[in-house]
Amino acid sequence: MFGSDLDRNKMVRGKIEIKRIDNLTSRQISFSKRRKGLLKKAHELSVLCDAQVAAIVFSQKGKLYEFASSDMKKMMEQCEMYKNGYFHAERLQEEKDVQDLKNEVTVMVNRIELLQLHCRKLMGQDLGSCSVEELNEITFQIERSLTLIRSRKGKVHEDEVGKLKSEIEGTRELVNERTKLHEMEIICYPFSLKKGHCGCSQGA
Amino acid sequence: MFGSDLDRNKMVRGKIEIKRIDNLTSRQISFSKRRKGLLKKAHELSVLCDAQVAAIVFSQKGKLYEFASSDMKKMMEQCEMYKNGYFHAERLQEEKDVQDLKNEVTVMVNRIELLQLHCRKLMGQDLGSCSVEELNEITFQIERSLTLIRSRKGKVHEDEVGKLKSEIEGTRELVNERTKLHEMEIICYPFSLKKGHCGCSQGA
DNA sequence: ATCTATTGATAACA
DNA sequence: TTGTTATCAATAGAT
Repeated sequence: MFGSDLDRNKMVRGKIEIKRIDNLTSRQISFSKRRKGLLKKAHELSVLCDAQVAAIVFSQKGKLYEFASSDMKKMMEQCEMYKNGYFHAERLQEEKDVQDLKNEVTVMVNRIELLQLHCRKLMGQDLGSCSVEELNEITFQIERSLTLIRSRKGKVHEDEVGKLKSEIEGTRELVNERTKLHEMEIICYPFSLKKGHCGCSQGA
Repeated sequence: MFGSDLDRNKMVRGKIEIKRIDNLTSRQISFSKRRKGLLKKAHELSVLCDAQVAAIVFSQKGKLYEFASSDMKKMMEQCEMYKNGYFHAERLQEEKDVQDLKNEVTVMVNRIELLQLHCRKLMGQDLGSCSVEELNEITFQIERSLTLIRSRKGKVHEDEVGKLKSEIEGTRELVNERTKLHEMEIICYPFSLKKGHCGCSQGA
């Protein structure tokens, strides 16, 4: 009788199988108790044995419970700080580089606008904003340009003429040569069958 | 006697104070046993209560012992992957942005060079590379500029002249007004003490 | 939450 | 180190 009761008791109370508790309430109660126990054990281990211990528990609802020995906490914080510091420095440098590039672009945009304005003025556009002095300056500049360009054109023409002349000279020499050869031909072969050469220029 | 023995036993065996164990051997033994216990409890909690549990223990020598429920492991891995992916994507985007900026700068440098060349040619410089056609074109452009600028100068002069004329007109009217007033004064006050008005212009 | 029977963990010892 | 045992601690089930 007693044994039987004890056995029944033992089945009902105490020992359990390690598998998911189906009953929600029982599971929640167990979770609460065992969670507390786990964190306590973690703490005891860290103190008694002077070890670094961390225990992290998420409930099914997503709530966080944790323990971390002070060393572990410090370690984690240092790790975070190191990571953050690293990324931060890298990030700053990158941002600086990008800013530099943007500044460069701005400077260039300004430069382009100035150059465009200059060009347009040289081309007789956008003169509305020019003072009389500026107009005179531009006129002076353009007149000088005209002189320079005309001089350059003259040079180019001269060169061209020179080239043509030397070409003509070359041609003339060639013609002379041919003429000479022709004459020689006539002299050497006076009775050739060629037409239009009836001795009218033999005297050369 | 028994009570005393029991008490002594209780003091020696079983219950302990939660503080660092001084004896190295005892501490190491305790560490081994309790560590095992903690990881077991972590496992049991995760299975029984279907929770996400992790426990991490470093020995004093720096050796790592850990437990993580499969969900926790998955979670951590996902977190790592997510972080890596995130940073990776961010990084790629940043690199793309920087490259875009650099391309923009290159384009602008080219644009500036072209504009500079154009300006210089309009100013009669660097003409060495120009063909005759180009020289003619520039000449045409510059002559047109000259016409435009002269026209503009003419307009400005006209405006100025107009302004001066209207000023002079205004002044003349003022003078006339004064003259009239003056005459009226003389008419109204013929015997005033003013000098130089001896009635010689009374007839107007 | 509190109680308590029982299992589980572990300190001291071998 | 591993195992044993006496004892304490944790906790399942009940209230």
